[in-house]
Amino acid sequence: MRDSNTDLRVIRTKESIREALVELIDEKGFEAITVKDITTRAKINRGTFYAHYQDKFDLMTKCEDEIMLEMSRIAKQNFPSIIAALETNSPTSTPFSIAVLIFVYLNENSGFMKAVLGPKGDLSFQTRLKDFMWKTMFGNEPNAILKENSLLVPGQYLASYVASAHIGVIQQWLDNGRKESPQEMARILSTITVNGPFFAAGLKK
Amino acid sequence: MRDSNTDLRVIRTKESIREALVELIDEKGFEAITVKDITTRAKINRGTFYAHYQDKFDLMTKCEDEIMLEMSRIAKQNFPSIIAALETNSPTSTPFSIAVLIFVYLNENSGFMKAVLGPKGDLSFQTRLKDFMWKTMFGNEPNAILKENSLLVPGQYLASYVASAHIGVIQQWLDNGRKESPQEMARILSTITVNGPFFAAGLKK
DNA sequence: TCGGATGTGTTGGTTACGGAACACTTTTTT
DNA sequence: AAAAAAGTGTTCCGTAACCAACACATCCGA
Repeated sequence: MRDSNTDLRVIRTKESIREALVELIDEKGFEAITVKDITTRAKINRGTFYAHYQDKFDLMTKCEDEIMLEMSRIAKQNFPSIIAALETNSPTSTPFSIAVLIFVYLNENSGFMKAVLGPKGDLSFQTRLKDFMWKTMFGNEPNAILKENSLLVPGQYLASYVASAHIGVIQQWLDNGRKESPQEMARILSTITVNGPFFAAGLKK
Repeated sequence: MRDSNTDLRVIRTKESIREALVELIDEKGFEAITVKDITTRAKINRGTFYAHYQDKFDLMTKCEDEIMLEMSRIAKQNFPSIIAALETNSPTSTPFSIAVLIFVYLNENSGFMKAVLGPKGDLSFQTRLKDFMWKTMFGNEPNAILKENSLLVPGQYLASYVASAHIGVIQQWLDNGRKESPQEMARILSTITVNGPFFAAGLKK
């Protein structure tokens, strides 16, 4: 058996399906979509769909998984956690540079992300994404830095706050047509995150 | 042998190839494109390309043919010639309504048309398109109306003038990002054509 | 409440496409 | 001018995707 993950037919088929999914979520919302809608739009046989996915929920989950896996790969490859980056203050890999990579990735997948985070999207995805960001930023275990900073606010609330805030910024950016570059967005987001919202708004010296 | 023209694989493959062609013409111009470029971009095997086309010139010609065939179908289905429409003054099918259909079609194929009419496109296509418009508008033979109107300007120059002018308007529209609707463009174009440029510009009562 | 229409999964036989390799020709580099 | 690299056009074999058809599940208007 040759590697079916590099077979151009498989790659193109999956791309078509995902594109169709994004378009249809935008048009009628996830709930209203049928498998037939997807295959007609994607111009593939319905049987082919079932060769890859069990049903539309399975498709949704797998698309989400891919997105998060890829984001995770980008983040981990460049630094185990943002907190760790804060510790070392390394010039080559900072929260900023990680954020750039994430935004570049989001930018390339903006169709899917917008559809899935939008009003007609899948609510459960937001939860999963927050979870993912939590782990990416702080690792699976609350680490030392997090504990030190948790005198006023318990660590998990801090993480939730930051993760939700980030998603809010991302949603705003996607809805606004992505006028800022990934670099600019990374700067904005890391400015808020590192210095705090009031500082970033210029209300605090 | 099943009908290979309705096989979804064939349809998707050809679409991918054409999309890739359009992108690459935009990026580097037709001359610089290799077959390998196209197949890589389209995510198909190079062998598959040769199953459908002899080489990149054959591809180009066949894309052009399809566009013109389709435009021709639209025009002829709705009226044998614009001149004939002018004669009858029919309310259901006028030069305007034909032009709307053409612009709707151009709008849907704007990627290809823009690439092919643009500075990096295939020069021979402009000639073919003018030729096509000539025949669409005036038929294969100079007709009575055309002769009547050719006291000051010989008919073939009039036709060339109008065809070239139309292409100019189309290019301008495509380059400008198609801000006007097909309906609006049809109104503009038929206003100029029927009443003359100076009248349309408001310089002539 | 029934019947036609639409969607769901699944199957078996058929075909278009992909991968890999081939001998050549053309371009680019040195 | 020779060597290396990239592109061309073609082939053989395996397989992903195709079509058609199926039994069954919903749904909706007569």
